[in-house]
Amino acid sequence: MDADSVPVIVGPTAIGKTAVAMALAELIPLEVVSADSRQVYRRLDIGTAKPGRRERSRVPHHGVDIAEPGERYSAGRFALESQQWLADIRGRGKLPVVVGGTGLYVRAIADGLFLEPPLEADRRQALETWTGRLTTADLVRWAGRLDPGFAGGGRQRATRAVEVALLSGYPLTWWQQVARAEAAIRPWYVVLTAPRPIIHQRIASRSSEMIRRGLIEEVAAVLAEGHLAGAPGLDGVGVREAVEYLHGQRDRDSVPEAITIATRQYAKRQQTWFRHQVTGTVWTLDATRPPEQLAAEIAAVWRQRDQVPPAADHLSARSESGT
RNA sequence: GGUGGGGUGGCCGAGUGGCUAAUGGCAGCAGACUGUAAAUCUGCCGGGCUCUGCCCUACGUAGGUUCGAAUCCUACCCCCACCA
Repeated sequence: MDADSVPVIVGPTAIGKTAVAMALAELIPLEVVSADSRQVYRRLDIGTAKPGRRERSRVPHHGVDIAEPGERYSAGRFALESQQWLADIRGRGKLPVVVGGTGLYVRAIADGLFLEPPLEADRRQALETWTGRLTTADLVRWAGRLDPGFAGGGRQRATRAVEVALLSGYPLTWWQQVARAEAAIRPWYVVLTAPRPIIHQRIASRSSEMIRRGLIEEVAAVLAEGHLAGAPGLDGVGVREAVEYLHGQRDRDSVPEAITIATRQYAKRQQTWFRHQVTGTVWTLDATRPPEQLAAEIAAVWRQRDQVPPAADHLSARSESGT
């Protein structure tokens, strides 16, 4: 049995990753490592479509509810912390499965980022204040000058390139080439897909469902804690539209439609990522089929690949750790 | 019924005689992506082709003026506002 080999279930939002993971947990003693940059933030449950209380009490999820909405989480922190989760899961005699839709987080755990040099927090803060005043065009030009390898990509990426170059003394692309980190796992991918119209349909019904379940109220409560609209946790599809409404920047009636459109665009970007950025062992599954069926197929392959113990062990293992 | 404003590419919306298949924006499609990534960017976007160019169809409808019209004129249809 290869302890490093880990299945990674990815796919666009609303495709049913959680359902498949839950069904899979019925067949194999596993815990979930969530690779999702939005579900890390506490109290933003509806807007980020977190797995529910029932799901999480049945199957432990790691990487959910681990940061405050005002706190900056990152792919780097995820790369670091996920190693601990993986070790813990194995320590409990369970198997980890990575489930998530954030391509960069999946990359962080499956390929490793680069070893970032220490960047002094206060210098970084000061620099951020400075770069915040520059126009995007100036920032991009500056990034290109500091890092000849800078390939463009707008404000956010230019800011990052400038920061690394100035604070570490070496260009970002240099670090990326030279300071390769180890991957935490040896991944084999299960990519969940469905025909576009079906994905769109699921997204549309989920958007209105979010409103019905209290998305606006949830976001209002977080805003009431004193977070600014630009807080890290509030910068996501759905949550953003709710903030706009609560700040009087859009009608309430326009919220569900706006969320649907933004989510569709996000799902499209995710699919582009999984189509082109994920390499190695990649298995694409049609997610219009029932999750149980998909889980059974994944479990069969998993057992064959990694000599996973049979389901009987699972039942006892689960009752032992039952919380 | 009267007066005024308006009908532009899937939608919104510029354009008031040639440089216009028609500025922008939205939506859509394709792509990029190494620590803010549900982010941030890039390309395409009437149709067809023998595709650094050519052809066709397009600015409510039908005519007209003009070498040339989305842009001017006439009639008609529809929408909105106000007055009745």
